[in-house]
Amino acid sequence: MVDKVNRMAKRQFSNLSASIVATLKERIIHWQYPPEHRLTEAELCQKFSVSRSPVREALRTLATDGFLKKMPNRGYAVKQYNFHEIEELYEVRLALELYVVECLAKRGTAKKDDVDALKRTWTSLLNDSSKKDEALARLDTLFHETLAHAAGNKSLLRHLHAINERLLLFRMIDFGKAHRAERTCHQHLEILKRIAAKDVAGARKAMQQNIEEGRNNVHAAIKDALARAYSF
Amino acid sequence: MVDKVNRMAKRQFSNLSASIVATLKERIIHWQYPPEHRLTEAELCQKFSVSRSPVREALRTLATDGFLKKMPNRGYAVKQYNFHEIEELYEVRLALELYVVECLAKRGTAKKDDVDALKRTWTSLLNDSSKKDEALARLDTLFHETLAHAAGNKSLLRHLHAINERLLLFRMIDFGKAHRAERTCHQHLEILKRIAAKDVAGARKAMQQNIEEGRNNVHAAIKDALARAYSF
DNA sequence: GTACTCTAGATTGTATACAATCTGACCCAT
DNA sequence: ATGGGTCAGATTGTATACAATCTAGAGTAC
Repeated sequence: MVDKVNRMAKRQFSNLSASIVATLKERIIHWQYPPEHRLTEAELCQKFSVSRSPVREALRTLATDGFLKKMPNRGYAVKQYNFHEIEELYEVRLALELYVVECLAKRGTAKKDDVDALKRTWTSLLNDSSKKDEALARLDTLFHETLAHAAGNKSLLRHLHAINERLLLFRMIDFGKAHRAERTCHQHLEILKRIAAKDVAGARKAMQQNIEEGRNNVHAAIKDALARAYSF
Repeated sequence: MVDKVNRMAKRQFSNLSASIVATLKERIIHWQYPPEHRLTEAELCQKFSVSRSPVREALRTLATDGFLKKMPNRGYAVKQYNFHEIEELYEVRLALELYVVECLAKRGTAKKDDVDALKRTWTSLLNDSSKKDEALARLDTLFHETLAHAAGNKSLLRHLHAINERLLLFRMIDFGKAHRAERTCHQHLEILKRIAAKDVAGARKAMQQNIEEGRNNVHAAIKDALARAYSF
């Protein structure tokens, strides 16, 4: 395992801390660490067979990105998001993305190629039930970030991307629900249609519906999971 | 100077890199370094008489916060924002803050105390021309962040705060313009009034006007400055 | 004069040792 | 039993040495 990580590091990343960040992010997103699991510098040094310098940098990065939380003098822990925090993230998405569709619907769409590609993708997904939750979650993220990119504001895209990284985990839950994939296809196509029709209010409404349905699904799913966990 | 920084470090900050971050941020905001000025680890080690470890951390932090840009193998440089990037920052503000006032205007305002305090502050500022640009810029920032805080979304507030830190410099330019302080007072009071009246559309409009006027002022000021700089 | 190569210096990346600080548990006194 | 004090271990903070890599300029061949 250690060797694998190190080889990957040399090929894909410019330095060790970048590869550690990527590896840990991957593991956290896939729940390979339980929430609140503690990670210390010394422990990770051993696991990755590197010195503390790159590990320190990686932990700091992950903490500022919201994957870990720093506990002064007690190391770092995998951040567990509660109900309220998740809703907050969805709300920030809403704020940013309502603005994005408003921009796109107002001006005639630049980057028409990208938007057309989205239309094709999500039209074809309508009759394709082969995709797994994670694949759908990533495609969904891509849909929303492509729109932001088309709106042309790099700073906004960066903020949105930061949020989406943390939400991938919950998008996967979302797409676990029955018929969610199909509904998402319709909602996404509706958004694109309203943008093309320069219908600002309609585009906003469609986007709001799409995001809030996701939020509600996640909310319900977590509630269920907690109820089951505490029912023993 | 070195001693001063170190003493400050021990009192106010838990570690050296935090104090270096604060010091450099301060200097950058006040234009004590020319834009694109290069900063290297070794140089800062000398200036602050500390080792590379805290300096490295500080530089990384400032780079992710957008105060510095990293130039691979050539050190760091004070980030110079161009027209387009500044407009992007103002746009992200707009997206977030339109959402904030919408929230506040919809529900009856929680945190009424904070909002009332804002009203008092900006009413009294109407007839007070004693404040300097920087003081006004900071009060303006506080106004907008207090609203975000009242809306109750911590994540949104964090994103907004990150943007505002980078914009302080430009807010100072904004308030350099004649009558801008007075106009801002009226605009802020208008926003508060619309929120209190639960007039969602009016509150959004008032906020949009406030932010876009700021953006336009900064835009014009920079254009002038550049024109003067290139007129020789 | 131009383009190419090579090298010295600059710069960051990594490892490691040591210092400072906090935590939590054990022990003792009451 | 309970409260407080003390100490060992855990953990991060800082300094420093060395390695790897890139840059830019000098020098040379054409």
